[in-house]
Amino acid sequence: MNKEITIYDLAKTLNLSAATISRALKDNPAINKHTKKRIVEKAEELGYRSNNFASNLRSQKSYTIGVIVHELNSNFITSVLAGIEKITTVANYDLIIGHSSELSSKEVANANNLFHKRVDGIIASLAFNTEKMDHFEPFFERNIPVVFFDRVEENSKGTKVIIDNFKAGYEATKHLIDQGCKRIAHSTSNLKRNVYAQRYNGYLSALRRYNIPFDESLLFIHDLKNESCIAFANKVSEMDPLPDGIFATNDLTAALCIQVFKEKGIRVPEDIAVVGFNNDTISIIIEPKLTTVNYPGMSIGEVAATHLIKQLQGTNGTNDTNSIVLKSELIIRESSLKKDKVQMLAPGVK
Amino acid sequence: MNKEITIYDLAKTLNLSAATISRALKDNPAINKHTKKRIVEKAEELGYRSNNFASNLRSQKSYTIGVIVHELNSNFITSVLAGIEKITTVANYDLIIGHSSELSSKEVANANNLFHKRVDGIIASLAFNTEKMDHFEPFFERNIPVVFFDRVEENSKGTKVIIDNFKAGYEATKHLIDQGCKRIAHSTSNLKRNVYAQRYNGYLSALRRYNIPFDESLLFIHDLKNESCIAFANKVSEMDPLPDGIFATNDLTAALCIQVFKEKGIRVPEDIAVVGFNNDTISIIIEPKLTTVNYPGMSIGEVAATHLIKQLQGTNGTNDTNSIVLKSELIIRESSLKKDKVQMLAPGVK
DNA sequence: TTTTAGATTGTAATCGATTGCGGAAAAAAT
DNA sequence: ATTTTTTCCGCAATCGATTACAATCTAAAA
Repeated sequence: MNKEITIYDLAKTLNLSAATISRALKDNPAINKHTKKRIVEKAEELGYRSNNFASNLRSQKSYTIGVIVHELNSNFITSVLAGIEKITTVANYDLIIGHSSELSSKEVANANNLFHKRVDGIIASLAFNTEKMDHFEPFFERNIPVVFFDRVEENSKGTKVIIDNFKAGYEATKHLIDQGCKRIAHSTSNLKRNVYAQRYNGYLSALRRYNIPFDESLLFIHDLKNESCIAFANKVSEMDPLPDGIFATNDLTAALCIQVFKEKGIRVPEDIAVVGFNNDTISIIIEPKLTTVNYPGMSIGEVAATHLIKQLQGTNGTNDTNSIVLKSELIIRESSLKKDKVQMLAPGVK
Repeated sequence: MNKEITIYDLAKTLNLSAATISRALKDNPAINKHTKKRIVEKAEELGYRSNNFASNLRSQKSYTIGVIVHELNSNFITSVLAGIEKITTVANYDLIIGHSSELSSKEVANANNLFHKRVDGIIASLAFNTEKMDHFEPFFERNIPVVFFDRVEENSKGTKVIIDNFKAGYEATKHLIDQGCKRIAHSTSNLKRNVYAQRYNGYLSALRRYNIPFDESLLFIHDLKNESCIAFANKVSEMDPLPDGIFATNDLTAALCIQVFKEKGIRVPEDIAVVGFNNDTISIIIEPKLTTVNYPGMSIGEVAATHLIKQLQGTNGTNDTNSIVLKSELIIRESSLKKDKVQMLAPGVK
């Protein structure tokens, strides 16, 4: 029971050559239907399992795709993974998932490891503080396709699957302005990271459009960790005058703000309206429910994987696609609806 | 640039044999220090990367561990994964993570795939509705170690890393009783699944101990999906008389209950005290903050991985360990503290 | 100086699956 | 009946790393 069955064993038992066995198991048309059946049945009977190592060694392919994400614990990321998986499964590719815990150093280690494992392609979202893209060079050099999503480096090689963060930031801010907000704080992170930079630019642009001067004291940059979010919330709640709106670059920040504000007797949305980003689970757990930007994770994963596999299969004529932009949308909930504007809430929106 | 460097290329360039190259790169003591240095440097220079497929084919090991989880989107699971990763990384094992989306069928597919990939070992938590363990048989047969955690099948082969769910359930219930609750509802899931069964038994046992008769109408079994949780909450809120306490088998159920109750004007904890399970992020986002059972994910992951690797390295004398039980603890927060008992809250507990 | 133990390196087989090329047999065409 | 095609299958090389065994060389021991 311990000995593995190989095609040679099958060959011997069936009085055929290993070549025939191999072809039969790959459903090669050169093999007689009847022979094929005998082989498949015997393989089944003896519990044969093909040896991937041998096969990959020969074919120089791994049929594996590497995925690098910054974290696993968000709705957004798990949706993306689900989307990727959906596509890769039918195409018969396996997945190796690495997460960088937001550390550039771990991202590099992951990339090296995947390279060493000889994945056929990579799907990645950059870590918080990744600046240099050297660790992707080996893939580029060898024409191993790389698709980035969410956190990308705008002018790097590889395809990028993203949303229009500028537009999303603009609309979130505009929504707050529509609610009558005049002093809108923006909580964000490392502005070198495309997503944050673009949302910030959208914020600025909306302010400008509606003639609200940008007040630097209302811009807060931190690392998005729990403590930093809470520190941010505390700082805001001690400002005088208070901001009347907050556009946070993720839902956790927004939710923690709401909590802190409530503890301090600051009303949301009456005193401060709050808008988040991502549409994570907490956005409907927090009270009041959070207005946020829906980030279509599943679609992003599907698109990224589809694109990658097309490249692998060479179905992709010229690989000239640089970036693919998906739609996102503002989801309006109670946290941003100033009471005297409630009638604005579209019917049917909870 | 496209051609991969092999040990033969190195051998030729350095006028040595492939055997020497191979040994040098594995730091074999039989090779002269100076030669070793030359080889390593040349390998670096030419960008050599060893071919895992060839190496694994020869050594019949994959240095890869397969992980099967039911979902990715919970604090608990991601902590476990982090714990596993911490251990496997230093031991130089790679990870392939598969998730079953709570479907037994996908769990089977994952197991087959990992088997086919020839992982050296498996760490798994069973899907919601997994009953038969046949898909793990191939591993057992070949003495490929399998370690289960969280959701396990009590009398299957393989090591199990778990917490004392009975005790946790007992203490959660006892806590509610201590708060003066007499009608304690229990929201749980598939009682064939060990974790739910044991928590339920703990619940029953606590009731019995304090002479509270078990009321079947207070037991609710559902699939833990959002809608089911909300349906449960609605059902409870329409009961007459209301329960005065709820012990939910996960935090999401508890949090959604609190939401529904608040919307209906039922006060938590005054009217109904609520206790969850897992200590997920939402437990501190929800208002009032949720009393829950801390499930030490990181430790569980570490222990499971450590145990597995010991088996792989044969360090594990007799492999007679059947199950390893880790400590869990009740974390008391506002959602269960009846106001007239507030003094019971230990100092320092937020 | 000869022998011998020790240090280094090489030879060649092996791990399984794949595939270009060629050959035998069977079927079809002449 | 002979030639041409098809159909079906086998031979043997190959992918790259590993390792038992042998070979060579050096330095120490006799």
